[in-house]
Amino acid sequence: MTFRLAMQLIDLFLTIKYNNPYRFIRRKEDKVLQKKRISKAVIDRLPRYYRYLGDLLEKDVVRISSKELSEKMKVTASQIRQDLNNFGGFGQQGYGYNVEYLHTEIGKILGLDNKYNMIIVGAGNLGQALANYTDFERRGFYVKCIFDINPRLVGLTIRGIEVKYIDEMEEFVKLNSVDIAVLTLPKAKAPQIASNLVKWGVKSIWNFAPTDLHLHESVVVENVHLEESLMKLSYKLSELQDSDNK
Amino acid sequence: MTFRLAMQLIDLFLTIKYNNPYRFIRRKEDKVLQKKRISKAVIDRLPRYYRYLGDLLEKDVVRISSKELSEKMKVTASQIRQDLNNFGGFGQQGYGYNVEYLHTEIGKILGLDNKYNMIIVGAGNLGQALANYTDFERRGFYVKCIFDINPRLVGLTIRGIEVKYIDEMEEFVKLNSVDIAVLTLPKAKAPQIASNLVKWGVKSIWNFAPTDLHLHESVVVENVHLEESLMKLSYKLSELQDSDNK
DNA sequence: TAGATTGTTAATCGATTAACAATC
DNA sequence: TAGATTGTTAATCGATTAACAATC
Repeated sequence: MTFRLAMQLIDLFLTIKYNNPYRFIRRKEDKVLQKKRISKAVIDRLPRYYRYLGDLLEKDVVRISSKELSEKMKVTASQIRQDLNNFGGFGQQGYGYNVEYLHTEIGKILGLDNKYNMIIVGAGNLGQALANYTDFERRGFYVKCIFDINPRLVGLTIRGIEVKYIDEMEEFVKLNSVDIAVLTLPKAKAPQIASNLVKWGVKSIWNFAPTDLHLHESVVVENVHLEESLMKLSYKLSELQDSDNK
Repeated sequence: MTFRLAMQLIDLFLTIKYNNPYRFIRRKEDKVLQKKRISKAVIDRLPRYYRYLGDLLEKDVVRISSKELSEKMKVTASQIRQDLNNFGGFGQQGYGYNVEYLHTEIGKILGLDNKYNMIIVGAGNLGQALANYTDFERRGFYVKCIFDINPRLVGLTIRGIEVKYIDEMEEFVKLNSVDIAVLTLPKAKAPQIASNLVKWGVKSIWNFAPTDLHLHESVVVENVHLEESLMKLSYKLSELQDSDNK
C-alpha cells in the first residue's frame, strides 16, 4: 500500500517535471516486464560486436567508447548505443564501455554461457570439416555424433567423434539431449530428416542443405546457403564490371 | 531532329493525359540510363528467387503469379513485384511470369551467365570440402587450383585440382585470370594474403576466415562467418527457452 | 568541477505493404 | 469482353541517424 503510494508520488513528480506521465512505470514495463521484441537486424549485428570485443580483449584493451568502436567497425556510434540499449545499459557516461564486461554480457545475450550438444547429419566433406572445427567447442558447441547413410563412412572417427549409421539416429536423439542438428546432406533428403529429428526432440537445425525447411515455429532454423552467398558475390562482380564499362 | 520532336510530342501528350510531365523521359533515365542503385535487401533476396524458380522449373511449372510464388516463399506478392521491377518488367498482366524466362533473367542479373575462375587458399577441411563441391561448377564457378602452406598437403589432388605450395600462388595468379579467391585459412593470415591477392590482380574474395577484410572498395568481398551463424542460432534458442519459462 | 560519453528521444531515411490503374 | 495480374504510385511501417539532456 505504501509502495503504491510512493509510485504514485513519483509519477506525479515526473509528470510535473517532464510533462510526461507514467514515465517510470512505462520504462519498467518496456524493459523488465514486456521484454520487447528485438529486430532481426540487431541480432545479426550482435555476433560481430562479440567478435570485435573479443579481438580487443586479446589486445588487452580495457575500455572503449561507442565512437572508437564505431570507427573500427565502420558503423555509426549511434547504432552501437541504440543496439546495446535494447538489452540494457552496459556503459558509463564519461567513460564508455568496459571491454571485458561488455564481451561477457553480449556472450550471455547470445546464449554462449550455455553448452549445446550437436549432431551432424551427413558425413560428407562439409560434415567432416565442421566436425573438425575445434573453435565451436570454445563457444560451448559440442559435436556428439555424426550420422551417414553411406556404409563406407560408418565407423570412421573424426577427432574422437564416431560416424554412425543413420538408422541409429532415432535412438541416439531420444536417449541424448540433442540441442542442435547440423544438416550437411543433399537437399532431397533434408526436409524429411529435419521433420523426423524435430519429432524425436531436436530443438534447432543448422541447415546447410540448399532448401528451406518448413517446420513448426517453435523449432529454430538457421540456414547457411553457400551457393546463395557465392551468387551475391557474382552479382557484385558483374555490377562492378558494368560500372567500369561506363 | 524528328526523333527529338516526336519525344517532345509524347511528353506533351503524357503531360496532358496524366498531369505528369516528362514521364517517358524520366522512366528511361531511371532504368536504362541511370541504373539506380539496388538496395542490399533486394540483392540478398535474388538468389532465393532464383532457387525457387529453379525448383519450379524442375517440376515443369510453366507460369507463376506473384501471388502463388509469394505463398510458397512466405513473402508478400507486393515485395516480389517490387523487387523484380528494380530490374525490368518480366511479367505480363493477367498472366503472371514465365518461370523459365524469369529464372534465366534473374540468373543474368546475378551474373550466372559468366564463367568465374576461383582459387582456394587453405587446403584444410573446409577448403577441401569446397573443392569437392561440384554444384558450383553448374553455376559457372570453376576451382582452378588450391594453395596451402603445409608441405604434407602439397601435391594432393582433389577432383583433379592440384594443391600447390603457397609460394607458387603469386605466379599462378599473375599468369591466370583469377576472378575469385576463396579464403579458408586462419584469421591471422587472412588480411595479409587477401591484400597480396588483390595486388596481384584478384577481383573478389569469398572469405571464410572469421575476420573482416579491409580492402580497396573496388574489391568485392563476401563473408561467410560460420561461427556468427551458429551464435545467431544459439541466440534464438535462448530466446525460445526464456519465453517457455514464462 | 569540467569534459566526456552514455542513454534516450526526436528526426530522417529507407524498405515494405497496400492499393489501383494499366493492360494482357 | 471480362477476369486476372502486373507495374507503379502512395501509405505505412520500421530502422538508422542525429541531437542532447543526464550523469559519470
